[in-house]
Amino acid sequence: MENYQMFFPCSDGGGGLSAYHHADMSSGGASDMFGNFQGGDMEAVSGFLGMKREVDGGAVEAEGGGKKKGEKKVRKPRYAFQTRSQVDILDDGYRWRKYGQKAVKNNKFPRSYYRCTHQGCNVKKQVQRLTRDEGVVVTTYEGMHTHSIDKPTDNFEQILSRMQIYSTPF
DNA sequence: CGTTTTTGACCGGCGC
DNA sequence: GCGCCGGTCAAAAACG
Repeated sequence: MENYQMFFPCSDGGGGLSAYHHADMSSGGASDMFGNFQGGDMEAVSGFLGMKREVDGGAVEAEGGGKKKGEKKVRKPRYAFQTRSQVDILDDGYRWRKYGQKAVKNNKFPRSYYRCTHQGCNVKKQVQRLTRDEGVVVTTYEGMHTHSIDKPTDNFEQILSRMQIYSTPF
């Protein structure tokens, strides 16, 4: 369960990961932030292009109920992964249901919005492909899973291995 | 038959 | 106050 979540190298200074601060993605900043990434040469890492962590307070929005007073804006932790892959569908072991697809400025490819089909698990995920490199796919996870993986077998290592396989175009 | 994907419309926020 | 932008919902179709 949790070990899976822990799996994501979200540790501070995890190594090679850049922490990114974003004020508000509503103002079309999302595109900019991705653009910022592709602007530089970060292809140094094979497989994992990089990951950014965006945390404000670290308080996850609790859907059960209780609104916090005094909390202006609750920012959910978001984890963005950039991976070299020709396929958009990077199966991390969870079941996702696509609930939307929108085209993004600065990107000729549309962004897909997915949601965890598990009850009570409102984890969201969005997949976007860079215009510059179609081989680069950005997967952004929002929230944390409160349940175990639906897949019977598949250790994270297995998935990792698969990712590496995918990320070996040449 | 159940579930998921697809696509357009709708909504809220922000800018002007 | 209106228009734009981005995100989500919802109905029908597609798929197993």
